[in-house]
Parts: sequence; structure tokens; C-alpha cells
Amino acid sequence: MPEVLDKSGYELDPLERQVVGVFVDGVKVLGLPRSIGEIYGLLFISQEALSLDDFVQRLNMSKGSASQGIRMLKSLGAIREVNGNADRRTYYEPAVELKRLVGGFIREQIRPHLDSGKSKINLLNSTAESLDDPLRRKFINERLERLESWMTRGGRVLPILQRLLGQ
Amino acid sequence: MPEVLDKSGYELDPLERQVVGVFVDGVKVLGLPRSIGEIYGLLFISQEALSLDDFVQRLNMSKGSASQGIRMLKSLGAIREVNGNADRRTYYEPAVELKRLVGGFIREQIRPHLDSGKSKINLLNSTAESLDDPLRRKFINERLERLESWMTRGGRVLPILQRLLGQ
DNA sequence: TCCAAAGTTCAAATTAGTTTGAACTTTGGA
DNA sequence: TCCAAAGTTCAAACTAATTTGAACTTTGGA
Repeated sequence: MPEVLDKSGYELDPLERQVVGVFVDGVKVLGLPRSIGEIYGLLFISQEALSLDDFVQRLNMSKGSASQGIRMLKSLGAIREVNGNADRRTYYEPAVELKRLVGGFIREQIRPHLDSGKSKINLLNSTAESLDDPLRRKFINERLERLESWMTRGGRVLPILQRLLGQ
Repeated sequence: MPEVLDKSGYELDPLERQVVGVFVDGVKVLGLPRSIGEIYGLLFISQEALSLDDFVQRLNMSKGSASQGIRMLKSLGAIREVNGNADRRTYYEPAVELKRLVGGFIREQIRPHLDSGKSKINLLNSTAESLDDPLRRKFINERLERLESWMTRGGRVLPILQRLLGQ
């Protein structure tokens, strides 16, 4: 047990632990790794911006995880760099507007899947063309149309969703 | 290589394989296991209702997986039992209305997390009460209120989402 | 009533996904 | 220019999640 701690303390206090836990569970639901929830959660209840080193020390995670977690959170638009610091490391603060968080998630995690799904359906349409049995082909075409309509409707709903969650 | 196949065939044909692949990817995005996508996908391009044995044979999966997959798909309202069959096994057909599928997913996979999240936040509110520093307490309370508002908005958006995807 | 077929259960095996850590690259200040 | 601190990369280690399969329970018909 260390006798001297730096002013931020290494261990999380009970409140911090609880909040981090909430975010860890939250990101799991979204299919994101625990480290993402830990980093974002710690930022969410911190009053000061934090650096990679803070995540490593206070969350007991490797530099590798912290680095990858920061990269993903940046790409999601869930954290932003804070400039004008004394030392040379990069500090981060959380984006706390739901609209922005949802927007980033849609852009990075949902849109790409919808897009790749659309191209797979195009492929399927050609495969279906070469079916011999016309009744089978009719059935398959109906199903593929339905699948396409699911994707189309999904794509249309996303911006509405984002708008509804905004403000 | 077997010389004689039963009339349904053991292997999937190329079209079936492609469709199953689309659904496997699809359910992965939703955080559901691959077997769910395989079963639902096969049902989706099948013109006849299928039984557990069909899933086992045509998808090369264990009875255990098929059984568990069927249970989950039923709980999601994504498949339904078809009655009036010659033999004594249970046959299934897919629900293909997006509204129903989305509704089941929300009910089974999203609502429970929102609910448990709400109760965790209540716990957090009590923890925050016991903070000594009033400035810290003020900050934490603001953040917890924000977290609560995220959940509230999420809960409100779900039925709208379902309605928008309906018909 | 009995039994074989159908379906379920769950611990162990497997597979998929995440984290680590050591080697590497980049960067800002002396 | 140089170098130590900062940050990145990615193969290997680890952890979490899914699937298997064998033992079990249930069920419908002879």
C-alpha cells in the first residue's frame, strides 16, 4: 500500500465507482467494450479534464486500452480535446449533449451496417434472378423487397430519432 | 459425401447461405448470437414452416443451440408456432412485420436496461447526498440530472420509434 | 401404461472479443 | 539536434460469450 498518493488519488471513490459502473453497463448494451464505458464514465463525473495517464492510473488500465478507448470515443464525438494546458499531454472532456452522442453512434456504428446491408441485398437480387422455378423466384423477390423496405425505413428513422433526442 | 439426401437437402443452397449471412450480420449488430440470425434467416427465405430438426440438420447446429435459439426468437415475437401438422414436432414460421420485430426487441432487450438504469441512478442520488463539499455535490447533482434526462428521453422515444417503423 | 421421439438443460469446450504490455513512433522543449 | 515523455500499435494473453453434447424431462400415440 503506497504511503503517498498524488492529489487526484489512484483509487476511485465509491461515487465514481458507481457512475463508472453505470456507464460500463450502458456501453455494453450498445455493444461497445467496457473500457469505453470506464473512460467516459470517469470523465462524466470529473470536474477537470483528464489525460491518458489519468485513465491508466485511476482506472488501472493499460496504456494500450486507454489509447484505443480515447480514439474510439473521439471518433464517436463523445469526448473532445481541451487545449491550453500547462504540460504537454492531451486532456479530454466529455461531450454531454445527448444529441451529439446519439449522432456519433448512429454515424459510426449504425450507418455503416445499413450501408453494407444494402449492398449485400443488391448482391442477393442478382442471385435471385438466376432461380429457375418462377414461383420460388416470386417468393424470394417478395422477401427481398421486404428486407429492402426494412433498411429503407431504418435509414429514414435515424435522423428523426436524432432530432427527437436533441435539445 | 452422401449419395442420397432427403428431399429438403442438408446443405444450404447459395441463395440461402447469402440470406442467412445477412441475418447473422444483422443480429450481431443488435448484440444477439449468430445462431439467432441463422435460424431466423433460414425461416425468412423458406416457404414452408420448419422444425427444430430442420435447423439442426440444415444449419449444422446442435439441438441445444436450436432449442435456445427458438426460445429467444419466440420471446422476441420473431417467430410463431404453426399448428395443424401431420407429425408431432413443432413447426415455426417467421414474423415478418418490422413493427412486431422492433417491438419485441424493445420490450426484451432495451426496456429492461432502461429500467435497471433508472434504479441505479436512484441509488446514485442517495450516494451523492452524503458528499461533504457543496460545490462537488452541486456538480454531481447536475450530472445525475442529465443522466436521468437521457433515460427519460430514451424511454419516450421508443414508442415513437416503434410507431414510425410500423406498417 | 409405456416408450420412443421431441425438446430442454447446463457444465464443459470452443470461439469471439477485449485487454495487456513491450516495442515502436511522434513530439515539444532544452 | 537530441532526448525523454507522450502516445500508438498489434501479437499474445486473457476474459466473456456462444455452442456443443450428453443426460435429462416431457409428450403423444399404440
